[in-house]
Amino acid sequence: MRHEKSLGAHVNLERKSIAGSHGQILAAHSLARSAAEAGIAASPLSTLGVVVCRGAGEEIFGEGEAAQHIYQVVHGAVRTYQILSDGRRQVCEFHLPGDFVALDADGDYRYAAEGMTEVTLLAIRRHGLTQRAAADPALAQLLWSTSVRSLRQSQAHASILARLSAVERVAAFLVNFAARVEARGALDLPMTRQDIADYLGLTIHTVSRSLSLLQSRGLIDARCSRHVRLHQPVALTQLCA
Amino acid sequence: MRHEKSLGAHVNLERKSIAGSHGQILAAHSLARSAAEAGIAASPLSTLGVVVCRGAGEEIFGEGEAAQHIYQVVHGAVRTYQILSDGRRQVCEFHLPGDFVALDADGDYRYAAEGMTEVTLLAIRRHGLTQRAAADPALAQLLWSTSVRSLRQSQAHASILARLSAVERVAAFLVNFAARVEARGALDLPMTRQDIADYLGLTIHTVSRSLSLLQSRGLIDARCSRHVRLHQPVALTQLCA
DNA sequence: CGTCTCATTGACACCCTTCAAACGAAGTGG
DNA sequence: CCACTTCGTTTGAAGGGTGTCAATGAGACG
Repeated sequence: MRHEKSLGAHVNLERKSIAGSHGQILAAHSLARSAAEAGIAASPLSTLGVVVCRGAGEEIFGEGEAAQHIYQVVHGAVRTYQILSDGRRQVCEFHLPGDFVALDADGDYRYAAEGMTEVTLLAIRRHGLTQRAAADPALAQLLWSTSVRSLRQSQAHASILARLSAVERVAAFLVNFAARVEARGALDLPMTRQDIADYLGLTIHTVSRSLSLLQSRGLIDARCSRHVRLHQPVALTQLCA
Repeated sequence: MRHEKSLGAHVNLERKSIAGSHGQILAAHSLARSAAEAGIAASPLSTLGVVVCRGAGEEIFGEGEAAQHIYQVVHGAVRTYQILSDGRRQVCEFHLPGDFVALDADGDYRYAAEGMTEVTLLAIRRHGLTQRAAADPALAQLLWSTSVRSLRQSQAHASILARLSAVERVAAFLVNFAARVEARGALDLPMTRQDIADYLGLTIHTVSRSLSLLQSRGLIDARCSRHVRLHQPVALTQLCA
């Protein structure tokens, strides 16, 4: 029934010779400086975490590993994904600066995470976080409201997957991503067409065709594959309402 | 996983005693007695809520309404759904006894809820809940972990919608629902084919055809539309792994 | 028996996947 | 400087799965 040909997964582990601190966990006291520089000193979590860096395509954690940390993206972009039994990849979510990764972890990670660009993260010990939340209602409520935001994002994702056509899914993705990076006109996409396809439940071919169609209608300009300009955001939004 | 799964028999008694109160919110002091009789006094939420009853197909709350309450299903089954711009319905989730409804509410309800059967719920004031959570870390953590469970359910839903064929989606639905009601063999479905279709992003026709196909393969027995028997649960699970 | 609702089944059209090929950019080596 | 490779992307052609349209079947109820 399922043709095993199109493996969405492109496991690229060849990104080597990453300069300096990439891939290393820095000491907590060095975080203080980094966090301040990154403008996240105000976060109630910054004192619980350590800064880690990963290169583009480098794994942050693997599916099934013991979930010792949750992460907050500081710089760059992260994708979380699962590899299905037939070898295909399902991208669960794209994570941008400020977003949490694996906040829902419980025991083992249920998906893998890797950088789409060079990425800086705050790695927070899950055990310490729950302990602190048990004594700090404000923190516990922050964790609750953050999880609820993830839940709403996931529900919106499910609704898109359930009901929209390919062109509408791509439009929805563009509109949603533009809103998240707070960019009205020009978008710099950290993800490949394959990432988008695996996120939207489509093939790379259909994503490409849909973008071409949107461009032919004058709704977008996607001449550079990683740079998309939204010409008619209102019309795009109406497409996927 | 399931909360208060042992209260079924008690709640049956309770339903009789308040049978004349369908559609009405009972006074809080009457709840105290009702909750105690129903055996849910141990819940940290029971003292915050009042019992409400709704008939099959009756609205619990509407999309866009001010979200004053969150709910916990005591008895019966609830569907939450959105009506899309083209008039189609997207079922967000089916809620069974113990499940919370609209725990993610923030301002206005983002979806509507109605009973699929006659249903008894605990209606908990959102304002009071958040106030209490601010002073009670254990409650805040309960809310967090409950939201995380909903998040995982939603992510699994999205994964099904993104990657599985019609037959696989139906199989996944049956397996998942069987696990939730802890029934290995025979399932009593509270939902119609249309509900299933709107949950799985399919049409009622495709759902019906898929069930017929599963039956022709000997995996299930679906002669009564609301009563399905899973003959080969392992094979069903493998279908949608 | 008639009506209503829900469910099943068939025929056909269409959208998306699959298979296949080609393009462009970046990197490598001759 | 130019072949040649590699990777990501785009595009074309054909096939299959699911939606649409239509008709029929099955219970529930008056």
